[in-house]
Parts: sequence; C-alpha cells; structure tokens
Amino acid sequence: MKIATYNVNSVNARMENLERWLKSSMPDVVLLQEIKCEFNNFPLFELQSLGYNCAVLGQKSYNGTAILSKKKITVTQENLPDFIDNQARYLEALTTIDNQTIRVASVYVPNGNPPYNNAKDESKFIYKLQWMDAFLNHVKKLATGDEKVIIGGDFNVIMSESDVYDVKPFINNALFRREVQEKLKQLSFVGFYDAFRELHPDVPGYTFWDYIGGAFSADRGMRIDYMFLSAPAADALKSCEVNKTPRGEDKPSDHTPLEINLL
DNA sequence: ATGACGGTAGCATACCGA
Repeated sequence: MKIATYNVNSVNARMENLERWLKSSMPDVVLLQEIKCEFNNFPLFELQSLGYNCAVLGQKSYNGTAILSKKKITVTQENLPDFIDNQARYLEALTTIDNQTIRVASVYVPNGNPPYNNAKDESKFIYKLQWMDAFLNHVKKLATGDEKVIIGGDFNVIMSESDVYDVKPFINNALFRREVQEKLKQLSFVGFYDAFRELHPDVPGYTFWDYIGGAFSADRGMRIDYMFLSAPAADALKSCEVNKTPRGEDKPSDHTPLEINLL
C-alpha cells in the first residue's frame, strides 16, 4: 500500500496540481496539510470522483488538515487532546487497505517564527513548543502495541545540518532551534522511525523549496515534511521517496509529496 | 530588520508562511 503526505498550500488553489499527482502516483492514503479552507469549501466531490473518501479538519484562510483514503475512514481524533487550540493542525483516523488496518495522522506543526527576539513578541514560538509537547504526549501512547501507525505531515523542524541547503540563514530560526529539534527527536525515543532516514541515511531528501529567488531550480531546499512509523509499520516499509515532480509544475505548492510503500 | 513570492480575505492592503 502507498501512503503520502503533502502540504498543498491551499487545496483549492492546488486542485489541478493535486489531481495530476493523484492520477500519476495513485496513493491509497493521503495526508494533506494547509488546506486553508473550511469543510464546506473543501473540494469534496472532485476528490470523491477521483476515488477518495475524505476526512476534513478545516479552518478558514489558514492551516487545516485532511485525510484521503481509497477505503472507508474512521476519524479517531480531531485536534490534540488536552490542549486548547483554535488552529486546525491535527487529524487522526483508521482506514483499512489490503485488509490491513492502519492508523494515520495528518500533522501541521506551527511555524513558530519569530523565535526569541529580545523584546519582541515570542508568543508564536512558545505556541510551537506547547503544541509539540501536547503532540508528543498524545502520540507516545500510539507507539506501543502491534498497530501500524503512520504519523505524517509538515513538522516545520529541520532536524540537522544535513536537512537544509545552508544552516547560516537558519541559526536562530524557529525551524532550526535546538528546542524543537530535541522535541522531534523524542519521537524516536518513544518508538517512531523516520521513514526517509531509515532508507536514505545520506540523501538530503528536501521536501520544501521557497518560492523566492529560484530556490527549487537551485535546490536550496529543506527537509521539513516527515513520515514517522511505529515499529510494525517500519517493519513493513518497502520504500520512501520524495516526489519532486509536483514542485516543478506550474502553480506548485512550495512543498512536494513524500511517499511510502508498505508491504 | 526587510523583502523576495504566493495564498486568503475582501477590495487595499494586512496577515501568514519557512
């Protein structure tokens, strides 16, 4: 089975791009982030006609996550438990592909900039840290047991120097601060595996290139989209690839899909 | 510190992103 995560930067602005990718890549399950619309503006019929059931956690203008599946979707969690949040960033569900039930989560971690800036407002960075704490508290409960769990999305964290084209512009950036790197590393301490790094220890694996300054053609990218797998899912991992094609097309998202195949 | 791009809301320009 094939599962993908894709930050589309507005699902309605991206429909042509998204449809082209779905038809060529044919994932069974898709985790979307930054759909930037409420449920009643979500392109439900278009995606249903492409063969997908849809679960949507929408929000006007900003954020918003969704899960698409060729099979029935049972939502298990909307937003993080024990955390008051007015931003739509976490959606979790069960779906059964090839007679295997998997638990999937579509995750959009806050950007967090600006970080500590002397007297300037640091509330966005604090929100990011608190959000990640609530996220870790929840997902650590999902790592135990024999369930195949796939937690994918835009984590807005550059884990190490090899995950970005140049560290210098990011030294004090909220994506590269030690605090957020250490929080994301805790996912591995509770039993989740970074699918891309398991199979490609020495490949950059960028998933995002800024719109500005020809970053994509110059490959000035960063790896900030991830798929984290529970041990049973990691045992079934066959492949994990960044699909760069959608990023090179007209009117692209600034992110591109990350795709895995499980046995 | 700002802007470069691009999206949304809504109608001029502000906010957000990474």
